[in-house]
Amino acid sequence: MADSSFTAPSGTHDVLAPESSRWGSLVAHFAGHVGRAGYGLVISPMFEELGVFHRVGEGTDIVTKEMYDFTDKGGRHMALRPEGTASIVRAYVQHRPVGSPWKAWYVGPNFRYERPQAGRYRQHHQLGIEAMGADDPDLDVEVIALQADLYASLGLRQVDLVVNSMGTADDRSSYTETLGAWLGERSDDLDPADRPTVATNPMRVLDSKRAATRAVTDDAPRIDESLTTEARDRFARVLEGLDALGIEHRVEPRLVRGLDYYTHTTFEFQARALEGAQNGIGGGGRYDGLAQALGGPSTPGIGFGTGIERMLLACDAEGVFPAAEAASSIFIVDVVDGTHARDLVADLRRAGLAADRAYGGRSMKSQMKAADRSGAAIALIIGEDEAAADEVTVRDLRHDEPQERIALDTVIDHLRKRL
RNA sequence: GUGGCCGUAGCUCAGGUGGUUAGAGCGCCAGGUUGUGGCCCUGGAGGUCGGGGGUUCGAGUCCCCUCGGUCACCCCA
Repeated sequence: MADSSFTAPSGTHDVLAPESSRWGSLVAHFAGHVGRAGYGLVISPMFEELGVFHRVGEGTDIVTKEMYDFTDKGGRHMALRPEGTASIVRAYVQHRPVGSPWKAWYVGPNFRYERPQAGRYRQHHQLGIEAMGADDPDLDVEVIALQADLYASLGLRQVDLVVNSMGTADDRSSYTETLGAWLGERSDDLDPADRPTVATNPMRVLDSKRAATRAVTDDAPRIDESLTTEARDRFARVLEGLDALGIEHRVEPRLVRGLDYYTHTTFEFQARALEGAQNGIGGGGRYDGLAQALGGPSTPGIGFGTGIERMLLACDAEGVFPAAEAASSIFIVDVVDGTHARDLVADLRRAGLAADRAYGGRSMKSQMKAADRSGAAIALIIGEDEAAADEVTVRDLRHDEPQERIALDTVIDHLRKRL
């Protein structure tokens, strides 16, 4: 692009109508879906003190390499939020809302400084829910079921669910230690690019796609072998619940999610219809230690997040959830002087009808063309004859029916009967 | 952050080995039909060929730099 013109920043996108109407529909659909399950909207800031994010994911790329952080004019070190959960939990800790659990949903942008590619953006948008204050495994089942049913209700069929359990925070740290030691002994066999990760975040190595590393990690100790009996029983109860609800899933002990705060249940949904690497359309898990890490009381919590862009990409790939047509139903053509259109369009809109008109005093042919393109069902035509008689000509744009002339003051009643 | 590919009208793209005023389709505007859309026909508007530098008598075309897009890696929604 030329230096003299501006474009949206790299990795960001303008969403115009009609595509934007899909976003609106999706958010409204989501609000109804989780609203019926008791989740209420929470609106939280798009930026927080850096520490909110830093404290919850010190070993993750999302907070170590990819944050948009800045110092504000007051000298505070802030960051645009790279993920949704930390802000919600921070809000929970701050306000201590009632409810056991407290159920919240959110929608909004997340920011990550990464190299953009298909399905990956520097600003992307997520819908999600969080439920805090209950550690009942049935709540894990509810959250996963809500997410699975969300995709199904959009029409998505080619979606796989993988689940895993990280156990308690103790389970997780002892496993991390075991795995780190085990990998450390085999460091030379790993792909060189993965070797530094053994020290910083051993579990991430399990997620590597590199062949050499995979060959090693295929035989690595598994997390499910490190779980306490209680954690194992708990996970079994979750899996039993998924079975009972008919939610297909695959247990994947190597599933490692991008954030470090997860305990017990973690899960991820993958769209088979999306080619390439960016097929994760959403995921989540339990984070029983997060509230405490943010300075609050020890509080269990679980939630999921799902990417709007990736959901819509998956919908495109499967040919479901199309954009709704946002056509006005009535289009006014005034070839006299425009004042009739000016007044009539306002009257119709005040009466709650969807009405639009042509501008600029163009020819009848041109205005009729505009009426056609607008997708309106009915054109109201006002020429010299109609104006003189205080009438309008009603023309059906979708059916071949004779047009009729009616009195101006009966137009609204007439249209209400027809539409 | 690393690598591949690509930047010509609002959009999708043509423009052999450098050669007169840079083209098409779609879209837009108008006319054909002086009161009627869709189909058809005709015309018009719209481009510093991403930007800068270089080679050359001459660069959309060749070279260098740069910016942007895209795809993949890393990572993730």
